[in-house]
Amino acid sequence: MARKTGSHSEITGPLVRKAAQRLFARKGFAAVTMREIAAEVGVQAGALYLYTPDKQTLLFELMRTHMQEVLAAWEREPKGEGPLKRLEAFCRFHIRFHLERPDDVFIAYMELRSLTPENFAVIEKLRHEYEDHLEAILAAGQADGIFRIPDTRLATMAIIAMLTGVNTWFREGGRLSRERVERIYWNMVRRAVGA
Amino acid sequence: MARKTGSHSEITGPLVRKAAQRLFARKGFAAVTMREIAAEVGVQAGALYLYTPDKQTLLFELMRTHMQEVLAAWEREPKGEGPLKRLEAFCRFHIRFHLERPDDVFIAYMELRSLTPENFAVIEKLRHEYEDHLEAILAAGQADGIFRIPDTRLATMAIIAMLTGVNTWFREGGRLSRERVERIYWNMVRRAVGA
DNA sequence: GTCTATAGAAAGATAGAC
DNA sequence: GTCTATCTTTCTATAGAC
Repeated sequence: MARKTGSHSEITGPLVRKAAQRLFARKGFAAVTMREIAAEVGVQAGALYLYTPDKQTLLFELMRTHMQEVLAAWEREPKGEGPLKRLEAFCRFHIRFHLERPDDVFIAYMELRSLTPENFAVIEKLRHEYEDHLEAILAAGQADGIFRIPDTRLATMAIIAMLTGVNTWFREGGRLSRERVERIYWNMVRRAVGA
Repeated sequence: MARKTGSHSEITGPLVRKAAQRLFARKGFAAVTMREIAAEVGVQAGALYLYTPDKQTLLFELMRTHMQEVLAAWEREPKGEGPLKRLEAFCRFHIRFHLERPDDVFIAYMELRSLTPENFAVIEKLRHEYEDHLEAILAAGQADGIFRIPDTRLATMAIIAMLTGVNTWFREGGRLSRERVERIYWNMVRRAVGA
């Protein structure tokens, strides 16, 4: 409870969050100490409490910001007409957005269990909201007879798991370009839903 | 360096590993204390060091055992003739085996970063070995003209991510039976590889 | 806004009694 | 083989100087 957000520096605050993000993604929330974060920023451990009430809130704010950004970015995304175009837009968007933020994604998927129950409920709701966007596309395509999907919820989870999996192996400047990866995954998804 | 494996109790040792497995899966390696593990087993913290030299080795042995069991179980699995039958066997095997060991799977996928570099190298090699079994099936099917896969390595990673994702949402006794889940996923994979 | 200093709790691991 | 007791280190978070 050292401070309220926004009442201090506009420079060090973001640096603290950036350092925490990098370290949480690399070593896991529980394995990172406040001293490590402070050292990365170049301040003393005690100074961190000017920018966050505690370690838990630091994690929670990182995850909440990430989920809100995903949702906002998908809202802004050009989606085209009809379920097929929208599904392609979703697949490409998901891969592109997630590859641009590997640390955020890692934290969002790995540190759910590090959240307090109250904070977990907030993040889980946002995540569900995002999944529902995909499920709505699949349901619309199924209703139109464009897709052949036995279970839209299961297909939603399967597709998201597949797309998010890109982050575990993709390396910028590697064998495949981001555009080529997007296209191959989109083709697999398109065939998987029977389109 | 408290002991060598097998030189003490045959009862408490497995109980320690089982308790560690449960707690590591639930809270993450770094967040679990030796005292918690001891309490779960019903012994004092110091007694754990009769069954493992340290906490890191406890994690490593859990992961190594799991990976070796996956590989051994796939060797024993009836696979049928030809790439299509083998791919179906792999998909069903992967889902079934992983759903039977949710804690092991969670640890194997989440705690790679908690391993020392030496231990990580061992586990990574075993994991790669398993992925190669799937890639070999895909490559054979591609060579036979049965599958249409632009990149077998990418398809391998995509399929494994999709199949393993079942563990994040499947609940025994839920809306869908394990057999039905296996069949739906297999159909998605079959279509995704263009068979 | 950042520092030093430290309180207070808890961690991993070990020693030695029984 | 398990206990109690403890060493040593490290942690989160706070207090108060500047």
